[in-house]
Amino acid sequence: MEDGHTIFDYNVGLNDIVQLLVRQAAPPAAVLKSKDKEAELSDSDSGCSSAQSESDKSSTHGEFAKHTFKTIVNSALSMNFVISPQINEFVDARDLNMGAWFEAQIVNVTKTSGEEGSDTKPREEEVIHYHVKYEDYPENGVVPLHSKDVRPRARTVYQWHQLEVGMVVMVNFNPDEPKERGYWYDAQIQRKRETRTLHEIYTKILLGDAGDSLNDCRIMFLTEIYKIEEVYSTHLNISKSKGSNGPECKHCKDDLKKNCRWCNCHVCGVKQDPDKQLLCDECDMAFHIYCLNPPLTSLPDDDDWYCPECRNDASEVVLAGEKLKDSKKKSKMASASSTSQRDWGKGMACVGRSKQCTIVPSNHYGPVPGVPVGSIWKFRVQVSESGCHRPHVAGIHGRSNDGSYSLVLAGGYEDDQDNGNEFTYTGSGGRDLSGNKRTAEQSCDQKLTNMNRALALNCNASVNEKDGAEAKDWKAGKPVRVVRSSKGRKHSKFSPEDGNRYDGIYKVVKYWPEKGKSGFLVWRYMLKRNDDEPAPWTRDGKERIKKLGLTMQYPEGYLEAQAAKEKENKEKENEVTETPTKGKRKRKSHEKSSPAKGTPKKMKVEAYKLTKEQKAWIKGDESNRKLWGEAMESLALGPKFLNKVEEVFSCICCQEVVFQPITTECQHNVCRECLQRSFKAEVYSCPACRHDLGKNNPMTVNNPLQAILNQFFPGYSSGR
DNA sequence: GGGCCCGCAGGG
DNA sequence: CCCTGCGGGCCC
Repeated sequence: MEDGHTIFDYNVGLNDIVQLLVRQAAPPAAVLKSKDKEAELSDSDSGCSSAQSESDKSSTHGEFAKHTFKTIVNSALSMNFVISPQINEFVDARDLNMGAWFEAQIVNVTKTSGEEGSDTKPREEEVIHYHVKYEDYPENGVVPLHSKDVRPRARTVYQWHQLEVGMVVMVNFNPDEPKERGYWYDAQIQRKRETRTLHEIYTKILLGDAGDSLNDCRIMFLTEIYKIEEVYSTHLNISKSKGSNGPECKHCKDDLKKNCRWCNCHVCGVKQDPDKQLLCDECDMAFHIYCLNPPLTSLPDDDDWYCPECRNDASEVVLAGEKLKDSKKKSKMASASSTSQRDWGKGMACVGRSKQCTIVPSNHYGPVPGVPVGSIWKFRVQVSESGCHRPHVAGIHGRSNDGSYSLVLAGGYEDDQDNGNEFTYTGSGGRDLSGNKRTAEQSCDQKLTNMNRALALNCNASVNEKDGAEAKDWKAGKPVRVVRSSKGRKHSKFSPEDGNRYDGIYKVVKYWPEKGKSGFLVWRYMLKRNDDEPAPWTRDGKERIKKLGLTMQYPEGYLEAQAAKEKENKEKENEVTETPTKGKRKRKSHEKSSPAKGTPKKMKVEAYKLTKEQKAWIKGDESNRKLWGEAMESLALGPKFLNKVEEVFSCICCQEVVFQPITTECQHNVCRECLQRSFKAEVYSCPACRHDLGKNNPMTVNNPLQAILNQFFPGYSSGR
């Protein structure tokens, strides 16, 4: 990780596993030796790359950045050299009396052997002196400076949101009149304050050899806080003229009269001006410098050149140990432009999924196998992971030209009624979500589009976008999975006390447009329960929940994290309260056991019941008799039996339930597609155990197995 | 206790 | 790619 970046920048999600290594210390700032070039470039914070990415970020001249980048890297790889400022280069130089930085120009560079200065210094440590002329103070003449007091001109201004406590930056400050404009100093940010009307930065002004530091200095010029450039750019004028390669051309057969884009300029095909043609180091095509877009006026100084088609966008390449580039996606996110200092990372507000349901496709109607009525999850993201209701926030899941698969009752509309068996539901839309909101007051009419139309399509009647419709035979409509959230408890006693609970299948009886309490038109739906599984609030339902051992599901690691957080808070509290005024320690308050992790006393769960048909299919899958035996041992686990089946019959290649399974003679099951891919790569062995399957394996699909898997996981194949 | 506003997933 | 959204937790 690089300074200034967060785990978020690396696209690390909840429960992702990452490996962090402590990076080796950086080599002496500016010196790069070519010994072990690659390791040097990748393992160390070589400086040149990080400086580059930073300029990439701020530079509006991407082309320039790319070229500089390549120069540095290629040069570093190709020779011994010292990255150092060149004579005549414009730099920032420190005034050793004041400790402030001024614009200067280098007039000479000299080296003195360390031996001259002291006996103890090793020989190699040469001292380099930069002789500079301060631009605005010519009267000072030429001043010799050490390398630490000379650096490239500051050119990168930090945005407010990039500034963080602890960063060392260059600021304008006036030690005598702190509110006035002064000189440029290095400073470490100590405090950052932000309110609606006020932005404040307080820093420790670092004076270098001129003194130690000035604490808690308020910076007045917040839009002129510069990044400190760490290394010098190089201007190595390596020009390497390339002769044209002259094998005969397949395309024009060396016909001199023909314009050929293969042996002449790849843009215009004209042979003229060979001295103004650049050869791409990748594809070997020639390009007139004036045919390029934008055209070049002279041959570039780079020793390598890549044509527009071959050139890797350096702005997209992140070398090992290099700072991340701003990704297009992230730069468009609200967080990129917001100045908010709010901490979003610790909770479930913005996390992504850490699993995905693959046993049914996202457009699956009806119950999700292995998710019985009464299943309950703490967070919506988990409901999404289960496949029961996929959207994170939205109430309705569906497709406007197909139908709706599921919905969540969360009391978003107070005029919705719910008596458990039957409820009314309000469509979505008609709200002003500007300001990056997810919900808002009703502020205009809803339309029968998107999810509203999707839900209407479930009704067993032809769509009517004007007046709505009523089902002729309501039970014949498409099934909707219904989840009730504890948020709905304000209005409905059928909502769970906590979390989100799957309540079973409902059908749309009718839908109609209506003036809502807001005064705007909303679409309303009436749904009726149509499920054989008993509802969770009924006596049967409760018993079943008990039998199945259904308890609140928390995200992986959530309870532990909560407990740790609580502990931390407690410790903090103790730190404050336990100020050692007396010898007696405050007695520890009774350790509150972490929220019960569903430790129900060993309860007998109702076993999973196979239908006659299923039993027959299983018996029919003779080649997997052993595996089925293993799976059937889990029948006692109830709905968890399906998890076992999923596990036993998952493909070693794609890690999903095998599709069009090939059962090998070595008793493994692989998707036909996965096995074909393996064979295509000329690997003719079992992906699971490397048993040779023979080049001419017939790859017969195990139809009985496919049939039973389709039974257990209806439609899972179309989700692939 | 209520306002604010974020990433993410999904559809279009 | 853009648009949409009956979550969620921090912060006032």
